[in-house]
This record gives sequence, structure tokens and C-alpha cells, in this order.
Amino acid sequence: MQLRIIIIMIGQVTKSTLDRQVQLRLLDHDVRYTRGRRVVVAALSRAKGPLSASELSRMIGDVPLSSIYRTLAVLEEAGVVAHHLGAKGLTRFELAEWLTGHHHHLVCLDCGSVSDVEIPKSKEESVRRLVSEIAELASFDATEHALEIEGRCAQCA
Amino acid sequence: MQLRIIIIMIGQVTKSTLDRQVQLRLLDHDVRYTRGRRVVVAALSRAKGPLSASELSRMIGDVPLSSIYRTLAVLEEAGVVAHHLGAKGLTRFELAEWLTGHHHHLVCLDCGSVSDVEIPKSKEESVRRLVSEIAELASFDATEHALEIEGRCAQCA
DNA sequence: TTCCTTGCAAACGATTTGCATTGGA
DNA sequence: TCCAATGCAAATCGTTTGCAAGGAA
Repeated sequence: MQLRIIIIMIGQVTKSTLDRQVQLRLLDHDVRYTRGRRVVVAALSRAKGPLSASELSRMIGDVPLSSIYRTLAVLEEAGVVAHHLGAKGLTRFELAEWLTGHHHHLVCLDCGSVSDVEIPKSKEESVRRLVSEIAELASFDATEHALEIEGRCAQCA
Repeated sequence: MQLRIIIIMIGQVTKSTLDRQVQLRLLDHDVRYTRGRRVVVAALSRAKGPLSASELSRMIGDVPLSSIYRTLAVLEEAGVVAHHLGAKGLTRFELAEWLTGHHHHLVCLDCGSVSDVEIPKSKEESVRRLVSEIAELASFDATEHALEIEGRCAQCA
């Protein structure tokens, strides 16, 4: 019995911070952090940009698309992932910014890939200021912003 | 016969600048500026933000969706309209920026509406500078950028 | 047992396409 | 006349949902 407890503790210790954060968040939402959900979170955390459902499916193999969509819906409901609509009518998913930090996207108009970029704090601050000024002028209650940079990625160029 | 010529000339004179620009552009692409295409361009120019195909259809009535999509594809191919993907999986279309000027979008997360905002030249200049700095760091060949501001529009608030 | 979760297949909705018809130069 | 443009219906494709089976507490 004691041995079992020790093993569990080791498991907890080895578990990444991200995994623990997600687990707690899901607990709050009364949903289980199942194997399938862990796999999706892990895949998203490995990615260097947002992924579509089919990219995820290809990446983790042998999981029906419908399950992936359901998993993503649950994770999004719990605030663990966010989605945005990208090239070619595909919805792309990524971990929420409270897990990964605020960032923007480089969108390749050739191959459709999207990759994350962080920008320096000072720059981000000026973007934020600009956004709130614009929003104020339009009586718009701004909660988020996204700066998408479109062009040709290094590979396609 | 002379009368007819005069009428045509009056038609040309009254034609808006935008219409003439579009016409020339379509000529360059060997496609006709037909009634259906004029109607779509007119509807887009009246809108205060990008429209989805079904919104367009509702707006101009009695034109099959497939024709609207085809018209939009032709116009986009010719560089007259641009599309971007918005809330609820809808593709929204608007006149290209060389016709309407550069602008950004206010996206309402409640009702899904999108409206255009122009930002002051000086601000736009700083965004542009920021974009090129980021792109350079990532060896990315940036040709466009879009600053989307998300939140709640005046009506939904 | 009792729910939550998953797989499978059918359903959906936006967009696209094939084909025959229409219409403008 | 002749080819682009259009209408209509069927096909596609990403995504969602109903329902029965699997699994953990």
C-alpha cells in the first residue's frame, strides 16, 4: 500500500507543469483527463503552431476524427484550447494562451501553414495600447486581439 | 444612332470610379463585367464590413448561391475581392484593399459580425514597422498583415 | 451500477462542380 | 455564331450528432 502511494507520488512529480495545470482545469469542469485527451494536449504542446483536426489525427493516429473533435470541444469548453479559422476553411486548434503565453501568427499564403511568434514585451505593449485606442473610438469592448502576418514562409520562399 | 452613342457616353460618365476600376481590372483578366458581377461588387461596396456568401445572397436576392460563389471566385482571381475566414465557419468577402484602402477588423464574438476600422496613418506606420521586424526575425517574407480586434460590439454590449 | 467517454455511421451545412441552357460580343 | 456565364442539382468536405458499446469510480 505504501509502495503504491509512493509510485503515485513519483508520477505526480514527473508530470509536467502543463499537464498538471490542464488536469486541475478539467477537474474544475467536472470532466476527466482521459488518455485520449492527454494525447491531444501532448500533441498540441509539441506543435509549433495551431493544428487542424485532421493534422492532429494524422499526428496521433488511429483516433476517429469525431473523437478528436469532441475532445477539442471539451478542452475548449474548459478553456484549455482555443481555435481560430485558417487557410482553406480549416479550423486550427492550439493550447490557450494562459498555458503557452500570448503570441501571434505567421500565415504562409503558399502552403497554408501557420506558426507562432512571440513578440517583445515592449512591442506587445504598443500593440495593446493601439488596440484599446481603436476599440474606444468604435465603442467596441475589446477582449482579445490577433496580429496575423501573411506572406511566404522560409520553406516556400 | 447618334443618340444611342450619346446615351452610352452618359452611362460611362456617371459610372463610379470604383466601377471603372473594377471593369478595367476584369478586362485585364479576360472576364466580362456582367450584370451579376456588378450587383455583387455594388453590394460589397455598400457593406460596412465583409459579407458571407449567404448574406450577399440575401442582400441581392434571387441569385443562386452557386453563382454567387462563382462570381466571388472570379472577382477574387482578378484581385477585386479578398476573402477571410470568420466566426462560425463562414467565409466573408470584401473588396480588395487597393479599392477600399487598408483597414482592420472588429470581430464581435457574440453575434459574429465583422466591421471595418481604419486606423490613423501614424499608428498604421508603427504596426507596419513592427510587422517587418517580426517577419525579419523569422525569415518570413511578409506581404500582408491583419490586426483583428475581438470582443463585443456596441449592439451586443 | 452509474455516468462519462468513445467509436461508428449517418446527418449537416457551407462550398464546389458537372452539365445543359442562356446571353453577350 | 461562339464562348463565357448562369441556373440547377448532385457531389464534396469539414464538422456535428445519435446511439450503442466500453470504462472508470
